[in-house]
Amino acid sequence: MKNTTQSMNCQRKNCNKCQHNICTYRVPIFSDLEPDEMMKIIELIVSRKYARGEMIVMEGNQLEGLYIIHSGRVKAFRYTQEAKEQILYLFAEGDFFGEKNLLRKQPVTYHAEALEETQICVIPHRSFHELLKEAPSISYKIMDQLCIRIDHLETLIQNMGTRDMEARISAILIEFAKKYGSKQNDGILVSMPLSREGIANYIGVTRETISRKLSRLQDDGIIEQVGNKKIKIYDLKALEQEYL
Amino acid sequence: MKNTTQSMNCQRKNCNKCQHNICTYRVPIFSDLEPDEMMKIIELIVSRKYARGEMIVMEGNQLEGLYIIHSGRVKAFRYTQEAKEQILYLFAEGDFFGEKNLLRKQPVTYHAEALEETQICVIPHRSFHELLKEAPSISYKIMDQLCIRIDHLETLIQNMGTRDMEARISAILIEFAKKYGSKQNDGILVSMPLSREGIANYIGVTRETISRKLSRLQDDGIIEQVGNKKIKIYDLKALEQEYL
DNA sequence: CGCCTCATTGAAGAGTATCAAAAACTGTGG
DNA sequence: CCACAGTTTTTGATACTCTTCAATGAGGCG
Repeated sequence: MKNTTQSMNCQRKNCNKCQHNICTYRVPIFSDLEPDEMMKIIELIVSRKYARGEMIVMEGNQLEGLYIIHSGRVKAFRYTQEAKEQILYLFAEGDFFGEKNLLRKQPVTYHAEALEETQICVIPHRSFHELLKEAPSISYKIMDQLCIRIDHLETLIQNMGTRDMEARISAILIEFAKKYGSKQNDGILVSMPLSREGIANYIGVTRETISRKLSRLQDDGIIEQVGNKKIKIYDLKALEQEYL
Repeated sequence: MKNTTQSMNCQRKNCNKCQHNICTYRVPIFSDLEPDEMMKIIELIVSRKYARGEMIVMEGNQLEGLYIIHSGRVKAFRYTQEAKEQILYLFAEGDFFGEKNLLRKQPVTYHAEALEETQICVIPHRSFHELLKEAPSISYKIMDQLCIRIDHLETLIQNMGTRDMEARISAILIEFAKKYGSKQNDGILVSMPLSREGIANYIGVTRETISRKLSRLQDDGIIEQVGNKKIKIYDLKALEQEYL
């Protein structure tokens, strides 16, 4: 009950207070839409809120629509045979999931968990299909996004296929530096989206190995671990050479 | 020169001799098209032939169109940091690649090599985009195929994330059994699409490890290696248990 | 049938996983 | 602002598995 009212508040609030900050404006898929088309979508959106650590969808779920991240961060993962978490994607604002449900009536193929407080906008199936008919350009956008996702997965596989652990960790650090880093005069400060264990589950090793390798990079003066949630990269070139 | 005439012969031959066996009829993307639409496509197709071991496209290539496999098998791979091959996909009849070029003007992100004599049909970019306008249902089909590809990559990552090598090899054998296996009274005979080294490059280990593990599975009476190109699976359930 | 490629097998070595314990961090409450 | 408790991370020692290198063996194609 409480959630429902909260959701409606959220929706209203967005519409009135900051039109240019609502889900649809942030989502690449809808970036080409005319304002009136955009408004139609906004009408259809249902919003939900998840706390850090809360599961958003589970593998096998039949979703009622497309889930779009309005704010927050989400990890998507599967379990390996040994019941270890294998992270597949890190989703952020503007990313979506549940597209397989939408396009081929398939349940989601991974678990999705909020890494921090996260707000999700849901566009119901039927609404979305009507939208597709009216604005076919959206289908191009979706294909685009699917290709980006494929790119990501291919690169992840390439990374997991390299034996040299230093290179694998360097690759992750570079990826995070690009996405979550801010330049400072003496280096790049990266606000890490994942814990050490999370990183481990992303590249398929144990957390201890991550610890050891990061300490080594720190000893070499290439990075500095600032608490548990930030890493400062002093020598990006050295990382890239490790990576090459 | 020789190649060109050969290509044209191929194209003609298909049109005349076996209309229902031409590329377009085998390709899921085009399965919903009307005969006249199909004919339009056929006009546009250019066909090419590749020998076993020949490179079809290289990473970074700007392709002139969508490459559809008319017959044969193709492996798509990237190189890891250590210059090891990491196989991403095994393509067969009806599969396509070059979609990133088509949809987002990106060069191909992997190398593709013919595993056996392979015939490729190329649909030029412009033709394809015209086709998309006339038959928008194709865009659904493409999204569908992209989702299938994403599924495959996600599963591959999940597999590469499992530490237990037996489980990883079992998973591959089961995959191959489904795709390339034929039932016999005492088991499933699988005609392997990859050499031992190929399997190794698919799951990210060395060929020696594959050899040892397969020998072990053979000693246990679960499989039998029939020459280098076939494997007979006696006990699929045992494999699946290994896998679980 | 023979050559060349691919696959197997062995022994040594490198590296990560594992288990256990200590240390550091985070954020909550006084 | 500090102390505390729970969680996360680090560090150490050991065991195990895969890789590596090298040599032998088998397979398949002309």
